[in-house]
Amino acid sequence: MTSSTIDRILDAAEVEFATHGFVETSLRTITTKAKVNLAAVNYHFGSKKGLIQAVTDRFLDPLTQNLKIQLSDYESSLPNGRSDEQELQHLLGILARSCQQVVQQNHHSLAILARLINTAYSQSQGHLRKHLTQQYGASFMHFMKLLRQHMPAMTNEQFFWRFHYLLGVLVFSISSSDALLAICEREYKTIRNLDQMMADIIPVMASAAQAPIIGEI
Amino acid sequence: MTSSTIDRILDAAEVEFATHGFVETSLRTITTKAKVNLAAVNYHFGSKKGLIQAVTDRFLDPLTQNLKIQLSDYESSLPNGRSDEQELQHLLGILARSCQQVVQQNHHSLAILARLINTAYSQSQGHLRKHLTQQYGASFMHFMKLLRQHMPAMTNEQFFWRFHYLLGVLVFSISSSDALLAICEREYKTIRNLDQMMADIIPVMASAAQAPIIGEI
DNA sequence: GATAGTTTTAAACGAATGTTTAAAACACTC
DNA sequence: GAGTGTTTTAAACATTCGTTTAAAACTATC
Repeated sequence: MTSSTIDRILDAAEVEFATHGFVETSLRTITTKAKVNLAAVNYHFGSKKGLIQAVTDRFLDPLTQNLKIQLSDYESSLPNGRSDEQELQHLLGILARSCQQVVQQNHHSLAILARLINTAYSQSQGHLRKHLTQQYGASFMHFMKLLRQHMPAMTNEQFFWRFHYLLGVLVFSISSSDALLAICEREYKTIRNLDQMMADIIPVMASAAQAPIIGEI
Repeated sequence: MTSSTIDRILDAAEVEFATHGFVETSLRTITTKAKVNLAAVNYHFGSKKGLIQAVTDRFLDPLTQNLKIQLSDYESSLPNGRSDEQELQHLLGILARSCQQVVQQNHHSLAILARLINTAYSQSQGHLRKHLTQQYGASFMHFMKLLRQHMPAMTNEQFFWRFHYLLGVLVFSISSSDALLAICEREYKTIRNLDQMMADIIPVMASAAQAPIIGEI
């Protein structure tokens, strides 16, 4: 089976990228862990950049697909008896559940996605960010639009900033999840997992979303 | 003046590290921008790792010193007439102001610090994180203790998680500030700066801190 | 102004990286 | 089963990196 090579590369790359970052993982460690030849990456993906893109696309494609369905279900169930606060948390929960479902179904690492977004935004030039927004921006517009409705008092610019503050909670927590879970286990003797973290984060994000606008912006 | 070489290296390294990350910036680009010889880095700082440490120490040393003074002033002014909400925002504002003052006085880049913390937590092994906590953990304990008092209903573990969610807002926003400010200017034709961002973030962090604890943790 | 210690310089080193090459192995069709 | 296109393999390639070296330049002391 020819796709076995491709899949083994993607699986190994995903793990290595998530734990050591994109720049710090070499193609040699990936191909060694995948038990394929070094040249296989360039043969199948063209370049290392192509591999990174393939790894993230393999995650984002089913995620956007899943999110689309869940958001449609959500909208068709409106109006419901939920309060504004409950509805906001439910909406944020949909994003979280979408991620979790895709992770579980395809055995992906959520940390790699968080890390990707992290590095995408940290780069000032932002080639990666542009690729993400161009490729998947439209798919997330629906979610953004629904979230926007829960912050009607804001201007578009205020919503832009607030959204990225919320994104910061998610991205930092998840991309640091390995370290945080390890610290938690060592310090508090309690073994947590990513699902519990997500459930814990959602009300925090909801509160942050509803924070009053009293800054200078 | 011999320190001119050291300072020029630190200045150039700070800018390059902040904009391109630690791994992606080479000593050659740093020494070229600093207009010093390539070997100067290893001569004065021992290694690249030593340079990274020196860059961050140059920021964190005055920051912890500044923070110590401001927190003492804050405590000696207690009790005051402020509400819980106001006091929490004031406390968070102290941290923000400390950062801003150190940045302005020493012409540092706050992005480098945020990026440092970001990479420190993203690495699963976490050598950098251990260095930061060992070197400066005690200095920030005072702040943590005061912040802890505003979340009395939480267990220590709950506070641990909540604190890192708050940290996520700061670290992601600041380390992405270059990209976000550029997008803001392009999309909304408004030129913002880091000070405005900080003022905008504080009430968001305060709300996130006060969010109810209804997760599974 | 000679001397000792410090800093700077140009060059090279060894290791690691992504990529390319060309032959070998394989898979499939007729 | 020969022939054709695809995949895998081992080796080499060209760069780039952090680091080291040894001589040169500089600074300060007596």
